[in-house]
Amino acid sequence: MARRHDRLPDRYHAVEVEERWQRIWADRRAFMGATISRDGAQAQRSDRPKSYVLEMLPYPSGEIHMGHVKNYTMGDVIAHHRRRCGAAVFHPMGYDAFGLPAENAAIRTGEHPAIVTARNIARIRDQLKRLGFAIDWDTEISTADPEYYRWTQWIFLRMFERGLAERREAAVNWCPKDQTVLANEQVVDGHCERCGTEVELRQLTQWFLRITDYAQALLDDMDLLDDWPERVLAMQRNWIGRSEGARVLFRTEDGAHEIPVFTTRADTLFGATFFLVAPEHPLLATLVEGRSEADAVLGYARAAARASLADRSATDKPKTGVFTGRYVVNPINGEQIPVWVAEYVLMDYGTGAIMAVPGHDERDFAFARQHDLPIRRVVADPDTAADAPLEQAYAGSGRLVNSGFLDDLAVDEATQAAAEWLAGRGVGQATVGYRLRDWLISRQRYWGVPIPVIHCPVCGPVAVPDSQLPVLLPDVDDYAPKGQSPLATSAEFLTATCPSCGGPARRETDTMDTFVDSSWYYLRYTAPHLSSAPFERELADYWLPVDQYIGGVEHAVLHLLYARFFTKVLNDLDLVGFREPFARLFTQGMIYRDGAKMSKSKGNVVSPDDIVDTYGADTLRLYVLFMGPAADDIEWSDRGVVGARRFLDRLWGLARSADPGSLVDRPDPATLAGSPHSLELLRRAEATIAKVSLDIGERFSFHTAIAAIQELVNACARHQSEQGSSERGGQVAFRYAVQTAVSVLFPFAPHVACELWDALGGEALWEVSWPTADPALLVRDQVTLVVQVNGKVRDRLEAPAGLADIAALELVRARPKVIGALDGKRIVREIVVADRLVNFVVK
RNA sequence: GCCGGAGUGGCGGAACGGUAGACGCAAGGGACUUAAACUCCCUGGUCCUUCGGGGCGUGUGGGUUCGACUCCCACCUCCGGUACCA
Repeated sequence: MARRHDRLPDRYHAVEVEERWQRIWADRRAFMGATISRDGAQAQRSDRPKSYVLEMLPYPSGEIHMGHVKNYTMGDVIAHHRRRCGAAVFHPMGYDAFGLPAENAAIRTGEHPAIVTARNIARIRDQLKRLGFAIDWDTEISTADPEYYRWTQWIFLRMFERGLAERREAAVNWCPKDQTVLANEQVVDGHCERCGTEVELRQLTQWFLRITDYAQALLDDMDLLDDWPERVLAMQRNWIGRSEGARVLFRTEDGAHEIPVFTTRADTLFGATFFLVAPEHPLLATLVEGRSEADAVLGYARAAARASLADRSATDKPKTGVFTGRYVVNPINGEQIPVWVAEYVLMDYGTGAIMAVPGHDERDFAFARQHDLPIRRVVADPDTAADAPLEQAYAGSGRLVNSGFLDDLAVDEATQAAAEWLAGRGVGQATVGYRLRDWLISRQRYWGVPIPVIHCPVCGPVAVPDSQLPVLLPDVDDYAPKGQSPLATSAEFLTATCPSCGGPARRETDTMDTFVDSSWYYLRYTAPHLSSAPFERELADYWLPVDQYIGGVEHAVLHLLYARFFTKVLNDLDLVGFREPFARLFTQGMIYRDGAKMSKSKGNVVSPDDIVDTYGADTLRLYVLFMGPAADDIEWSDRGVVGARRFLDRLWGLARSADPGSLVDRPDPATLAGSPHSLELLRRAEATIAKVSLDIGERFSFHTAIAAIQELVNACARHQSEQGSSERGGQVAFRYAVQTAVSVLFPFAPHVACELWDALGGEALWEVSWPTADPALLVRDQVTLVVQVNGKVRDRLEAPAGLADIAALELVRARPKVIGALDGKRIVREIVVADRLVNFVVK
C-alpha cells in the first residue's frame, strides 16, 4: 500500500485518520472473509478455532447511546484480539426492529413504521461504522424484514404443532396506555416496563408459549453456564422459583367437588383450620350457587378483579376475605374446615387454593386474627410446650405436636411422612411448583410479527401452511391501538380461508411480543440470506453456541431466559445440536451522568457523535473502556475523555519521532548489555504484552489493559528524555517499544493504531499475529526486596534476583536501617519470601 | 423478608495472602509564553517531626497468619433483583 505521508503529520487529526482506515477496511473486506459466504451455503473450512463474538442487537431508536458504544467496543476488542490470536471470528450485527417506539412515532406523524425504522437503521448503521467496529456487514439482519419474520412465524408454527404455543383464557396483564397485554416479565412492580403505567388484570384469551414446560430444563442446564455472571443465574433461578412440596386433595363436605392445594408444608396438615380460594377460582361460583353468601362472595371476587395488579400484590394491607358458607374435609384427619375466598390467594400460583395453617404461616396467621379463626400449634421447638399459645406464626424447626401419627417427628421427617401417607390413600402426592408462568406473546399492536394462525368457526385455530409464509403485515390507515390489533381494521387481511376445511375463516390479528424475534436472531446470522429455512443446521452447529455474548443485565429474565428456552425447543425439534445458545455471558454496567441514567428527559445525555467529532472514535472507544471495570456502573466524566485523547497524542508524538523507518524485531537483550534504560524499556514492553493479553483474553479487565499500555508509553517518553536512545541499541529498543504499544493498542483504538503502524513501516495490523512476550524477559534480574520487622516495612533495597534465603538475609542484615530497627531486639523468627521480602519477627 | 453484588485518596479506580493507592481525572507549584491555551517537569492519604524519620490508615468489631484491601465469623451502609409464591 502506498504510504500516504512521507512522515506523520505533527498533529493527530482523528477524523481524517478514521475515515481513511474505515475506507481501507471496507475496500479490503477486512472483517468479512473469515466468516461465511454471502448465500450462507458454506462455512469457510478452516482448521482455526472458531469464535462467535456477539453483542445484544440494538433496538433502532434513532441514535446509539453511550451504553451501546461501551457494549460494542467490548465486543470489538475481543473480536480483534481473537482474530489476531488466530481464531476464525464471527462478529455480526443486526437490528431488533419491531416494537412500540417506531409505531408510536408513526401514530404521531402518520408515517409508516417501516419507513421510520428504515431511517433509524440507516442512522445507527452509520454511527456504528463511524466508530470503526469490525463487523461482518454482509450478515446484517433486521427482525422486521419479511425474510426474517417469515422464519419467526415458521418457528412459531413448529411450536404450535407441538402444543408449545397455545391459545387460552387467563387473567393477563393489560397496559391501558399502550393498549396491549404484557408478559409477566414485562411488568415491573405492577407497572408497564415500557411506559410506567399501572397494569390492570384482564381475563382474556391470548397466545402463550409454554415456557413452563421447560422450567426444570432451564434450571438444570444452568450447570452448563459456568461462565455466566452469578447474579444473572441467581435472577433466573429466582424467577423460575422452583419449590418442592405436595399436592393435597380436599373434598367439599358434600363430596361433590375436589379442590387440590399445593403446599410446601404437608407436615402442618393437622394445623389447617380453614381453607382459602382465590377470587378467580373456577369453582367459586359453583360453591356458593343458590346460597345466601353468594352475593357477598361474588361481589368480593368482582371487586378483586377490578383492582390493579399493584393493589392486589401489596403485602402491607389487611388480609380481606369472605366466608363462602361451605366446608371442605381435611384428608388427613377428616376435619371439616370453613372455605373462605381471599384476595391474597393467587390464582396463577399453585392451584389457586390453599390450606391455611395460621399457626405456622405469617399470612394465614394475620388472616386468622383478622377474621377470628382458630389458630392451632402443630410444631414446637424443644423448649416450648405443645399447648403453648402462639403470638405469631412459628415457621422454625422443631417437633410435631397435636398431629396424630406425625407427633414427635421433626419437620422434614413429618413432611415426608405426610406426603407418603397421602399418596398411599390417593389424596395427594409429592410435587414441584414453579413460580415461572407461561410466556404471553400476543400483542394488540401493529408493528410486530403477525401470528400465523387462521380461526375457523369449524376447525378452531389452524396453522397457516408453511407455503403461505410469510403472513405479511397489511397496510392499514390507522396504527392507533384501540384495544384490539390495528390489523383487524384491514378487511382484506382479516378474511381468510380455512386451510383445513376450506371454509370461510378469520385471520388472527395479534402480533407477537418482540422478544420472540430476538430469541433466535443469533442463529439467523449464520445464514442470513437463506430462503429455504431459518438457518442451516450444519452452519449453526459450527458457529454456536456463541463463545462470548455481551449485553446489559436488564435482560437477565427477559431476552436471556427466552433465548435459552427457544434453543431448548429447537434442540428438542432436532433442528440444532446444542442446548444453550450462549456459552459465556458478560453483563456490562450502565453509564450514568450526574448520578442518573442518561436520558433525554433528564437532559444529561452525552452524544457519542459529539465526542467523535471533537476527539475521534478511537478516543471515545478508549475512554468508555478506561472509565472503570466493564461490569460496573460508572459515572461519565467529560474531563476524563480528554485524558484518553492526550494519551493518543503522546503516542502519536513518540511514533513520529521514530518515523520513517521499518519495523524492527525484538532486540536480543545481549545487545543491550550496558544499556540499562533500554533493557528496562524492552522488559516493560514484554510485560505489557503479557498484561494486555491476560486482561483482554481472560480477565475482561479492559481498563487495566489500557493502563498498562499507558505505562509503556510513559516509559517510552522517559527513555527519550533520559537519553536512552543514545545508549547502544537504544534506538532499536525505543522503536520496538513504540511498535509494541501500537500493536496492543490496536483492539481499543484501531484507526490510530493502523495509522501509526503504517508509519512505523508495518502493514495491515488487523491481520498481524498477536504478539507473545518472551518469557525470559518477564523474569527480572533485579528485584526490590522489602524488609519488615514484625510485619512493618522498615527498608527496601535493590538486589539481584534469585538470591538464596541465606544470601538475602546476609544482605539485608548489613543495611543500616535494618541494624537500627533490630537493635536491642531478640530475633524469634526470620521469614524469607524469595525475591520479595524478608520479615524479622522480634521480641 | 429472601437472593445477588459492592464499600480503598478530592474523583474514576489498581493491587497471585507479601512495598496499599498503578493508570487517569481534578488540584497545587514550576518551565515555556507579552499573556492565556497547549505541552513539559515537580508535589500530592492523613497526623506528628529535631526533616533522619515516626504514628495512623482499604465501612465497623472480632479471628486466622510472621504478614490481611485480599481468607473466616458477626455486624453496618449502599446498589440490583424479587416478594401475599402457600
